[in-house]
Amino acid sequence: MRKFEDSLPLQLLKARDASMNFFRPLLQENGVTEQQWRILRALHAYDELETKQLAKHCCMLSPSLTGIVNRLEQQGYIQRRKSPEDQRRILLSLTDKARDLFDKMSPDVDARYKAFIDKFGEEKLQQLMTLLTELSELKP
Amino acid sequence: MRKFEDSLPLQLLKARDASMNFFRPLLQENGVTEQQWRILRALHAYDELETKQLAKHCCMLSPSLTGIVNRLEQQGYIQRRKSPEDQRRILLSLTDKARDLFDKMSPDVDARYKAFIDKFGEEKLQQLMTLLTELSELKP
DNA sequence: ATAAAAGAGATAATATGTTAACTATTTTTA
DNA sequence: TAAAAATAGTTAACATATTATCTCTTTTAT
Repeated sequence: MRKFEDSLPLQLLKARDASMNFFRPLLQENGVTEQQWRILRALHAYDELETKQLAKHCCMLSPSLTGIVNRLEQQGYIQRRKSPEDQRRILLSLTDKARDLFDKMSPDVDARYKAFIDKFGEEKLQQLMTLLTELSELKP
Repeated sequence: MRKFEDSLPLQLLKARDASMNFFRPLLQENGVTEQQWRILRALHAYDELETKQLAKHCCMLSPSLTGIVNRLEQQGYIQRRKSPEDQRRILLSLTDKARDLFDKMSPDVDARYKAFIDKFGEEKLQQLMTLLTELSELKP
């Protein structure tokens, strides 16, 4: 069997952890978790989404999302309404409070992303993203 | 701000999920979780490790590891002893039962890894691993 | 030598991940 | 059209992640 350190899933985990080290402090300063921030970003990008669509974009499962969305709603960052066409579906969107938080954090996010690229290299990031996209579409 | 889908941490998450899809069924068949398997692999590679070292190798935090190790010990896969030199340290190692499980699963792991490489490409995997290693060593 | 600091591991509290089962709707099918 | 199947979302039960705090032991500093 492949050496422990040569495990691709492990290296992906480590790499993600290392990349998040650039942003974690900012998220903590603003009192949002990684997952909450992912959801806020997705809703900012798509305006309004059903629970299932949101889960897919954020790469998380419905049961996880239920709890996170509940907490975000309690904190006043998310609003929900029932779909008029299909009573099963729930449509989620950001509140003004969430948009304010987003606008406040955006410049800092950009700055940290720039700091990351300065250290890692623009071309290498492009190569990496290309490989990751290919890998993400791979099915067993 | 960067487009939602262009987020590197998100792409790393998706890629890890996609790569794990190749191995998840095997882990489930054998009744071990991803994290448990990571720990078993690390202990198999290093024979005996302190809690803190094990956590570092597995890229997880001590409190998570405490619970996982407890469950693995209850299932008879791990044994612990106190370090003779330093009474604070605990040394962890695999039981024979764990080695048996390991030997039983190894061929299947290899086969699935091969199936993965056949689809993704050997060179691309090498490129990806190199980039991930560099990224993992990056500090903010 | 002794009090303070540092270190290893565990515990507690809360958030999230994962699978199975459940409810409420909608769609299919017989 | 009525029953079966499928779908969206939630709930339950358990495993793991994260941060803070705690205990115990070792090391440092005075």
